[in-house]
Amino acid sequence: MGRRPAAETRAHILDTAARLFDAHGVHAVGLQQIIDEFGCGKNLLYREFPSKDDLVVAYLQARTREWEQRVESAIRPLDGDPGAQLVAIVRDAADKATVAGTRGCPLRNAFAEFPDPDHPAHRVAVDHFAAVRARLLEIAEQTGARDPGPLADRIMLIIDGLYANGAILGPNGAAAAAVRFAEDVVNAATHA
Amino acid sequence: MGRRPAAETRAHILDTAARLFDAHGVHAVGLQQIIDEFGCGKNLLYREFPSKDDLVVAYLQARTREWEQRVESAIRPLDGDPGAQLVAIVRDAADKATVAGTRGCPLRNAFAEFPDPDHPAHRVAVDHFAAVRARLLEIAEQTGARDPGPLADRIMLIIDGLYANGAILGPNGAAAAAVRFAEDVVNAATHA
DNA sequence: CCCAATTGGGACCGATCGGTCCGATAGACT
DNA sequence: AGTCTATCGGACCGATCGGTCCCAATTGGG
Repeated sequence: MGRRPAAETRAHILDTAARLFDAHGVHAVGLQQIIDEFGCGKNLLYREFPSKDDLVVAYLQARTREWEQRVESAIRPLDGDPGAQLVAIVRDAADKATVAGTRGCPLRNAFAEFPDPDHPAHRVAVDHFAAVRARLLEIAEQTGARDPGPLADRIMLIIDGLYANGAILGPNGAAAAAVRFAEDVVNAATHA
Repeated sequence: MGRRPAAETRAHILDTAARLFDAHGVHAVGLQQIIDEFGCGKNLLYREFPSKDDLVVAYLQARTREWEQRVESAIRPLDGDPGAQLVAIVRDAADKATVAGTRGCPLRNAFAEFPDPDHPAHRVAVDHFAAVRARLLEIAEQTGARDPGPLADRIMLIIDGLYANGAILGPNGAAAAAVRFAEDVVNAATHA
């Protein structure tokens, strides 16, 4: 058989796997399924990712990076207005978390699918949430709110609730109230 | 071997299984492990629960009932003060969701562990969240708030965020802000 | 044009797990 | 005491899955 443009092979495999993991969960997707979907031999996949765990970790790290990029893209136009930035982050999450068929935050799902705290996938998930919280705190501090800690935590609760609820009850569930909620939270914290 | 007090056998098996499921996740716990822990033969377990799915569904239904009972117990002393009732529900959830080693809401975890929408465990989880939302709406309506729908949804976002975040970041995570958050939300909605 | 490197595809292996079945044993009841 | 019944415990089966290995085919380079 022919050759592949090797440079992009790894990324393409990861894309395929990520799509399947998002749609059906990590445990529910077998390596054979990824191979069939991608149309390669087993050799190729195992060359790029020596084990399924490696693939899963790469998938989760990609989703973490994606989250960070989405956040930074969402807040960049609002530089200088940290309150609006917090709302924008919630809005972005709301858009993403209520798409039909979404299963919620991949990192949070990985936390549930890999209960062993020593599993690398579990660790990636934990690290992700710690990082998100730290980032929200940075922004909250810029608002000049008297108590930026609780402000950041409130926004984070909304986001986490958004993903949990949006995946289950969809756009007409509790997630529908999230953006307006975040606006009120930011206003209350900054105009007090 | 002897006989067991047959009437309670089913409940005891379910207790044992539920404890293991909570601690390690459904997929991570094998039936053999439940049997070993309970100290019975395979026959007995399969007589009470013909398949693992039956056991899992019974486990989740028990957790749903448990949630309902906890809610009703928490709000009964506050009859006539629906605003305080909403806060009490959040407080109860906060206590439960931040216990060390907790893996979060069992229903939400089941949603992640059983991605197939047709799986009975998945359905139990979806039904649970719809029921919780409906109950919160009932209470929110009694507050006399101008807009009880968003109030209920805001409380639900806090609760869902609480479970998601509490399991991962623990009692010092964003969950720490939840009760105070709920109080402010209720106050803002009812004094407007 | 030919060689070599790469790859697709499948056979294969071992482990795990859900589920079935059966023999052995221990209590309960008469 | 003896029988009957429920239970224990394990052998066993089939399916699935992660992972290894190998062969044949194809394509790019010399």
